[in-house]
Amino acid sequence: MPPSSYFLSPCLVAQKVRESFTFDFETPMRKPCCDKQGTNKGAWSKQEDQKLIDYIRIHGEGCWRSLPKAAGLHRCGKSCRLRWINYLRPDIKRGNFAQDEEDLIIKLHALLGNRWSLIAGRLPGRTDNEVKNYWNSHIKRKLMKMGIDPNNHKLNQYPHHVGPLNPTTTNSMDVACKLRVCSTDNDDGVSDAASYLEDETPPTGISNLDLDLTIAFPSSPIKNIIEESQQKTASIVTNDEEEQYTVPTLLLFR
DNA sequence: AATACGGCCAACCGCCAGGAG
DNA sequence: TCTCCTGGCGGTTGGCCGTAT
Repeated sequence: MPPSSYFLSPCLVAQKVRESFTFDFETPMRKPCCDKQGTNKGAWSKQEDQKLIDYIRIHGEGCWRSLPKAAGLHRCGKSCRLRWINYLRPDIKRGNFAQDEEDLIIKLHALLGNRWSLIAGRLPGRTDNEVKNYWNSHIKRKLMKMGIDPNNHKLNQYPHHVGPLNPTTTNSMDVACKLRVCSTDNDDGVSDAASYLEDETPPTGISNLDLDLTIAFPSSPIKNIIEESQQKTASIVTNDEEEQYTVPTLLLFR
């Protein structure tokens, strides 16, 4: 199957024409971010790492395009940036994710979707790439096993190992409800979705949730996004004839 | 011991947004 | 206002490694 870039929308064609007068449909759509000839690809060697570290230690981050030449690296600027951000930065936390980190990722993903950089921004020392990989390799599977659709955080009708749920119960478990389940104050945090599934008893009073909708975010951009997300969720929920309840709020940060 | 398979993760690719000129 | 350049982002790939057969 040809890459999707072979199917060009009119505006992309226009862009392509601007970019290159030698455009034809056999060549890749875009100019590479840098001159690929003479640049290394693949895994970084220790020497390359050291050069990058040394350079950034002296000159600081930024000017990624000119950095490789200045640092004596045969890499493209993007590659240098990625290597630094995802691996070489001194404040990077390596190793397994703690349970609370995992819980936080799930909660944030429920609110933000695949905005990995924003999610990673809430996890000190973690990179977006790391969070994304962890989500795809661990959490996604875990949620699926629990019968939760990792894309929308809703319960599937027939979870893999728990057995079929009462359809009415399942329908009532929309995003907001699950967020409530996930945001209970006990130590298990999000994992409580599992315990909820296991006892097959929906939390009583779902239709009458009385929860305070406040989220404490230290930085404003993410706050705006969360607020947006909440408004959307609220409108969805209140449009549901059967589910007229107040949208609960995650108290993510205290 | 050899091969197949699956998971993990670093790295790449291409698109997009924003700033500069 | 338009165009170009750059950095940032999310999706995807490919290689390595451990485990199963």
